[in-house]
Amino acid sequence: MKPSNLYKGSLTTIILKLLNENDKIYGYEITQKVKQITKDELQLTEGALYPALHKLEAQGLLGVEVVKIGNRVRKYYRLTEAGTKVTVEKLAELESYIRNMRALVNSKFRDE
Amino acid sequence: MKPSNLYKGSLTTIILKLLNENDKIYGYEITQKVKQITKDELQLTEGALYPALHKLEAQGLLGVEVVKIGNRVRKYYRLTEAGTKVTVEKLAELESYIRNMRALVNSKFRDE
DNA sequence: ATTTGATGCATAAGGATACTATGTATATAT
DNA sequence: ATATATACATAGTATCCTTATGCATCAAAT
Repeated sequence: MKPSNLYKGSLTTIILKLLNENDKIYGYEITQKVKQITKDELQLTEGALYPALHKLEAQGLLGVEVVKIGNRVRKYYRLTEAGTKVTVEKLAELESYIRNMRALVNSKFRDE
Repeated sequence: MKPSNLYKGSLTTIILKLLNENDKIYGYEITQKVKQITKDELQLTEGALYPALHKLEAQGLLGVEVVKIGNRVRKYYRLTEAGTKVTVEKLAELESYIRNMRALVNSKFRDE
């Protein structure tokens, strides 16, 4: 995730929401979807993504299924029940964050 | 900053914007304004705020003026010219962030 | 009179998060 | 043959914030 450091702390929310939309998804697919949806403005780095997936799995929010595609391995992730619950919370937190930041920043920009 | 870790990375934007609105402002005042504007949903911690102010000052984005109020000291901060420029950038980054996160999260939540 | 809470600054230790760099390997297009 | 895309992974580093602590003034309550 390059551009601004506002994205710090958002990765879990992004992953969970994409999983809520997609039943199952694998790591590389996440990077591509994010690129596409944000029109290249946000590019996940693998060094952030894979550890984040492992952590969510360790927390019991995701389940994994390893699939062989030809000779290559893919790890498909799914939301667990607990994962769905946390997804709801994370989305609410995002709405709250946006509301608060808008309130803080809303008044017109002063040029002078 | 307690609730969600989405706020990680937002502190600079908040400070700069409040300074853009207020000519001059001091640290404690920032904590109070943020509490008030967000209705207690966001509480800046001093351990984050003061180092952030010092950093912005070191970067030449803020100027300081020490004022004695009775026997107490207040440090008023103002935006420098460079600070105003960065404020514009940070606000644009926030809008971009919100736009991208909305795009990522926008589709209806799937219950099943 | 004194204690509590608010005002006001500051820093050190540590945790959480993400980035950079690197490594491995397969598949596809030129 | 070589570059690019696909696909996973981890170690080292940087950044940002939290928690904890410290000092000091002032107003209000008991």
